[in-house]
Amino acid sequence: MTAPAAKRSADLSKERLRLWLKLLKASKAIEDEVRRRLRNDYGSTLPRFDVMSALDRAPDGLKMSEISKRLRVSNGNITGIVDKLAEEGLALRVPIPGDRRAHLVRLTGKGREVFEGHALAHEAWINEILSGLDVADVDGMTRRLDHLSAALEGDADA
Amino acid sequence: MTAPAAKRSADLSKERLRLWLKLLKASKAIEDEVRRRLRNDYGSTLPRFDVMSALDRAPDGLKMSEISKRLRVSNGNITGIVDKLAEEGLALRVPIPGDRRAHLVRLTGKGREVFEGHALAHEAWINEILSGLDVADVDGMTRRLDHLSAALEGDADA
DNA sequence: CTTAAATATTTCAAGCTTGAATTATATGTC
DNA sequence: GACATATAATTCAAGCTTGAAATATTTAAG
Repeated sequence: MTAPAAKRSADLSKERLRLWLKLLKASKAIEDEVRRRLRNDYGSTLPRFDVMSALDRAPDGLKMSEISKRLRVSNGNITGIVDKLAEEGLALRVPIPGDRRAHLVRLTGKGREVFEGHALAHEAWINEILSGLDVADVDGMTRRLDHLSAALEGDADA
Repeated sequence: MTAPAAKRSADLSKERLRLWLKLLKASKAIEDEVRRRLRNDYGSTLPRFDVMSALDRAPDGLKMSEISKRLRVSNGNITGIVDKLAEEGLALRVPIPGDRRAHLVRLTGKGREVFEGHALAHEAWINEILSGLDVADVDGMTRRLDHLSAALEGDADA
């Protein structure tokens, strides 16, 4: 009886594909909405918010390479975004004594202030966008996602 | 007893935020891996795959505006991607009798052939990437996502 | 010290993405 | 028919993103 087993395996493959498409759709819907609000309400963008968020959590500053590692984006990418933030007086590069290759990037006072506002709005937006989910929904979904992430990392290691 | 209720509400807000960050992280990890494989194995990109996928499902062709509506991206975006596909002989624009504003975009024979290969590989990749999830995991996660999507659409309508 | 290898960042070309402005065509109203 | 409005695409500028190549600096080996 190999046929039924083969059939189930093909079915599972299709179901995994459907799951991925649904995950992507939901994620993209939320992300698009956040991008839209950042642009409309603050004339900003998600990448800038992400960089400022990383910097806000590291008061002592981060090296460029640390930012790109945390956000999982390329180095060259971060260069451009930090350039813009620096131009606007939201972040600055400070030299590292003893290593002239690297700099530490920090939020300025103005940068922290601006980010504070964005972060509060961001949490409120997510709370509103996900308002259809109650405590049980959120907990259940979080557990599933933890399981998924564990499976993804397991794959990477294997 | 308003304090406890307020506390729970703030907690729920934080939990929704954490949920969103986890959802985004998992989604981005899978998406990045698919992008990487499309580039390495086929010298292609996700947007091109998405457009070809939409066209493959519509043998009679799609108008530019129909493609952008289905993929939820801007019109101008599709123009560039279809231009590239057309240059490479994978898609073509055919005039619509009676409406000289629009064209129908269709995959060529070569386009269908190429997409066939990409689609098979794509399903296999997802099956591999999600191999840590068994039938119960996939079903459970799918149900949660259906619920989430319903909540998102409910929000949009409300 | 000198060379080689590693590390940190920037620059660059190519492609994706958006929203706004533009062009072209179609449709409805008088 | 003439006009306003709606629809379909394209063009454009600005910004994001990547991977590869180039620069600069540090570290390790000899």
